[in-house]
Amino acid sequence: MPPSTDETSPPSPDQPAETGRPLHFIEQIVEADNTAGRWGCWSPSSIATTESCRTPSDGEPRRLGMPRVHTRFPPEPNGYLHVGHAKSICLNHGLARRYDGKFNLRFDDTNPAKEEQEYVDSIIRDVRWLGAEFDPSRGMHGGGLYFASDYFGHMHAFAVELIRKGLAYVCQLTAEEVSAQRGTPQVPATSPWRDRPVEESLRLFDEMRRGVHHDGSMTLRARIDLASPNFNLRDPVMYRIVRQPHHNTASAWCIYPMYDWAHGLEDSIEGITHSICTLEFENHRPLYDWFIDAINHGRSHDGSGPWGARIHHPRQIEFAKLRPTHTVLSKRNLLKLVESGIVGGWDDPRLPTLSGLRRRGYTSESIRSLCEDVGVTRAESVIDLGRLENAVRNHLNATAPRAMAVLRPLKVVVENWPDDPRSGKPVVDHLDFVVNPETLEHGGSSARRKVPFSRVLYIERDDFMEDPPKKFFRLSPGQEVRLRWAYVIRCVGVVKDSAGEIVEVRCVHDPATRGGDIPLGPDGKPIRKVQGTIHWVSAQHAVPAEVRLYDRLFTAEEPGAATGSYLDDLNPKSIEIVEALVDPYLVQAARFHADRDEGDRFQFERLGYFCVDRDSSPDRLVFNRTVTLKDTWAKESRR
RNA sequence: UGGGGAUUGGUGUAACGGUAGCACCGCUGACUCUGGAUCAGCUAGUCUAGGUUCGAAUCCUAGAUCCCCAGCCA
Repeated sequence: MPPSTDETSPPSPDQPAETGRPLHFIEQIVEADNTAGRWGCWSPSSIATTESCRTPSDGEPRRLGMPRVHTRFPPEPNGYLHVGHAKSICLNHGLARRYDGKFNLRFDDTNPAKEEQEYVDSIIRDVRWLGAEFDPSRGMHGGGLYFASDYFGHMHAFAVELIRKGLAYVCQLTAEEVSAQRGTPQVPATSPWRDRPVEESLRLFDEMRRGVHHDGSMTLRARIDLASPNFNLRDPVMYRIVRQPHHNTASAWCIYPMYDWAHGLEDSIEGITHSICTLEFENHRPLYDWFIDAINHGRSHDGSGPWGARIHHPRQIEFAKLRPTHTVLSKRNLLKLVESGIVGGWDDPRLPTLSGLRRRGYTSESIRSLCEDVGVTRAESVIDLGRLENAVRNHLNATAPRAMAVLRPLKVVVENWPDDPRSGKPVVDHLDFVVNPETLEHGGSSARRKVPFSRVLYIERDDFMEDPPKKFFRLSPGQEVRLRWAYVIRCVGVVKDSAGEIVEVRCVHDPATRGGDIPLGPDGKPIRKVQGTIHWVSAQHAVPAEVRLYDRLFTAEEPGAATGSYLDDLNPKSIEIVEALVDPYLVQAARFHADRDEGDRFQFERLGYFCVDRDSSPDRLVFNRTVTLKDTWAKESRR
């Protein structure tokens, strides 16, 4: 069995580094276990046999002699990972890192009817993207990537052992009959097969394995307690007949273990110390304990005796899952959105899947930061989706280069802009543009770049009003506004089409405000005040780009709460596609990186954060809006 | 009605018998070449009822509300 489970060296007194935050309840449990020496310490052999040296800097010598902390993330490959899984990944991987332990990615692939290689691949990609490193060399003796199906042989041997011990039996009730005889909280279940002779169960179980019986015709059940108030203990099914090929074991098996039978054994085999799962599995814990105890019954510490050595018994800890508002997380609902075509696929940017969030432009840092932020408890809670949005805003504000883009263009002509006397065409001015004001002081040579300006520009339609309300600090007839990093302009007129629609705004600029600075008076103060600053692009230089404006997929906090059907709460405006005009700088700067499955991210000033979509091609940029900037004007104008 | 859990401002989370704190949201104001960011301030909480104690969010008793469990899913 791979990782040693009976190490007896004393616990290290070393405590993990402070993070400034109080320990959450699982960390407290881990530290108490470490102090008590409950799981022993990492030994040279346990390290050598279970992990190769992919990240030598992450230090085996450091782990050596430390109390053993070994966690895992155990997804079933029957769908894509979502933010809820991210919390579990961050928790499990975070514990392993914090306590110099190990982290396994293990696929719980016990049901060939629902599982596919596509899901395996996507899950590996998403876990890596989140930054939860595991050793990718496959297999029990190679590293941190495991498959439950690798243990089918082990599990089968344990099952035979339980039959021999009189603790399991082959039951020939159909699924319907089992259901009908399940009983009630007060009335026990029944099975006419539970006292069948051991030899007969052994023979039938072998026939099940060899595929001589039809799917559903019989099961292997644990003999526990048909009257237990905990239904999980009413002789649960351990194996069912499923004569289907498996993505990993092909057609080696005709029977497959049930989750409840398999899961605890997987953790035991891998030497997992803390089996962390969500609240709904608390009711199953007595069953997992029973299975391990049943196997250990008659076994000895030193391996002497008929049944061999005792197996490892992990400690299960349950926590409350992450539940964001305005979205759905269950695989059933997600699958329905994908298959019905309501969204474009598992990586649709409106989906809470990790691949959807990645395509939307979310950074893995921001998702990790949210998970750290919401904490770990046993109380069920709902997290406002706004917190996820805040997390990515915070990260991107600090890191994303700025650019200008006009989503709904309105033409502006600067009447007093000079022509070049030689060509007779309008002068082109190249102005300084700050790449990211948050990092200006330590930006070095990349802190500024040039942006072209000329006589004809485009501004945002929303930034002009012919008849503005109070506190509208933008462009309107007779009023001044600053063009970001360029000039102060004043509106001197508008041009309308035959329908009365404004098609052009006429302005004059003040040459003394080049760069956007207001000249200083004799007192050293700016000679006048300009309230508003708006973004713009030069008509001659701007490049067209497709911009996909995403919004929340659902309008209701809890989709389906009102009518019972979550589809009733779909947001009809969850996507809007516009033809925008963007800063020519983006033609060079904006790339999609297929190797990372991520596009470059930018802040389009005053609009929000945007990333390059994988649909972009060399001659056409496509951007996804990750999230808008906070907009207090929008809030103000709604009043 | 059986079993297993949970309950602290609008939201999330600390306080582990000794001053109910932090973050987000909201609201003020300052600052600002992004109505962004930043900074300062304000609002607001221990599910209920009893009890133990000098002292209770914390311990005890009773109740309320919410979540999970009767798949050959995980």
